[in-house]
Amino acid sequence: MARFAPSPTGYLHIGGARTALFNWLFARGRKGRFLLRIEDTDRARSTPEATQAILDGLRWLGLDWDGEPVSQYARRERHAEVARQMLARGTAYKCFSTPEEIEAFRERARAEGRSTLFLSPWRDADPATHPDAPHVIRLKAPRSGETVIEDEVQGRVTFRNDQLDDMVCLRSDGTPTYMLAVVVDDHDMGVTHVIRGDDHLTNAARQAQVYHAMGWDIPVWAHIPLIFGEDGRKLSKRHGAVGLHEYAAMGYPPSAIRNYLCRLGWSHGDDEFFTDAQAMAWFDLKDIHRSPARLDFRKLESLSGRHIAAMEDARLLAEIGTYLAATGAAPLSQAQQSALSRALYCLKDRAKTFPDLLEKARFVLESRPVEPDEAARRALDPVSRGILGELTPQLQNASWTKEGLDAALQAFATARGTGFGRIAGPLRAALAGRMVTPGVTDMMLVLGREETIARIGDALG
RNA sequence: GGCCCGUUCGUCUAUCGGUUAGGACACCAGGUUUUCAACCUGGGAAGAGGGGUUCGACUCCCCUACGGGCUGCCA
Repeated sequence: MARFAPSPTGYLHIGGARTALFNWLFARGRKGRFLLRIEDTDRARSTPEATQAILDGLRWLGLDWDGEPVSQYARRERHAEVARQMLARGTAYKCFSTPEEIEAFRERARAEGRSTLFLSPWRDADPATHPDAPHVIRLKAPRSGETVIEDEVQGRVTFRNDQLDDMVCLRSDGTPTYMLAVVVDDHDMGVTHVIRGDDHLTNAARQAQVYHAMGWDIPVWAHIPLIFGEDGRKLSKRHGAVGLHEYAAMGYPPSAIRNYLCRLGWSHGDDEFFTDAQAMAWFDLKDIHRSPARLDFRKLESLSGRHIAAMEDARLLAEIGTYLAATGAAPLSQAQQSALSRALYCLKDRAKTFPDLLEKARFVLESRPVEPDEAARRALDPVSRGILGELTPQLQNASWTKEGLDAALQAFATARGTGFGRIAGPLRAALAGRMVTPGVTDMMLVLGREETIARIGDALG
């Protein structure tokens, strides 16, 4: 039983997406359950829009979860109940120190170069001396010895208990902190494997103390390194694309993102290009690396091209539709869709992304008269138009098959004593209005004899 | 400051004490060619630095440097 537990304070981050992916692969590969929990205990920063964005992002990535997403905030009564139980068990205590007092303590500690860990004077106070005042509930953490984390990725990590303070479990307003809530929820939800970012590694030690305080079993932990930007710095807004939605808008297929993200910080020998089924079969926590990986768009692009080439036509068409919607572009008409699907065979293995594919598909998406771009205009100089003029009658009689057209074009080139390229260029310009397109005979095949000759006619003006 | 984690080609990585340190992406040169993509051939490219341990270290230990995390009544 694995889970993904994002806090809804923004869009789904590419690093968060990989964490979700690892959990999903791990759970699905072992016939386990994959749960979703929204960590919305910070009311000031959590928004429903962000929750929606995260759900949308996971759906787009193709990561399905079991059951309804759990709201952590909705479980606040349960968290408070556990805090009271800890109080009753003597593993937690009420602390009446005010934020001002604590801040003053830290100020002094910093000035004197001492540890800023706050040691509450209320830890061992007699309840009879408790004032009737606002208070928090703190964990009564062990002061000596050490807390050991057995981590599937990081190995055995040891923390000295005197480096860990008595963290707040229940705030003075009665709401739980993340540290308490995450433990209670993981326990109640039956989460057996916690796979999350290594920014939580130190927290794991504190959380282990809560598990101990309640006498609960500790889950298997796997703290995975963060993803860095191309410059090796930690990912931030200035790196450009950090939100998953931006990758959707750039026209990468979700399968390629899954494949790419999976290979970031995890490997299975020399395998680079693989399916979800293979990833699920191969994925194991022990193969996750301990060092952070950088994003490399070149590699993503290469993988993207291979996934597009390998995709079934129907699926490709559907995903192009999703891509168009993500960018706010107009959807393809019924006619454009069927024309595009006829052309996919000569398009899918030469495109790296959806916009790349769409650009090369212009010849079949545009209707007459096609508007040539600058390069195409240059290719339609008078001499070239003359060639096209001579070619037209040959096309009237050519057999309209791949072989027939190749033969006809070849024969025409030979008869004129020119190279094939001298003919292909102008043809490309006339048929597509672009100079980067699929092969000319493929375009002619897709367009048909009538349309082909009509477009050449348009170009001859 | 304290504690914790990390460091193999430009990038992602293989290696799990004995290898000419392998692969992929990217790059360079050549080939194929009808533009793009693809493809073929070849090439350059790495163990952060310093100490140990060992017959032998990329691999184990220590130190340093650099990067990152935690150190909140944020998550």
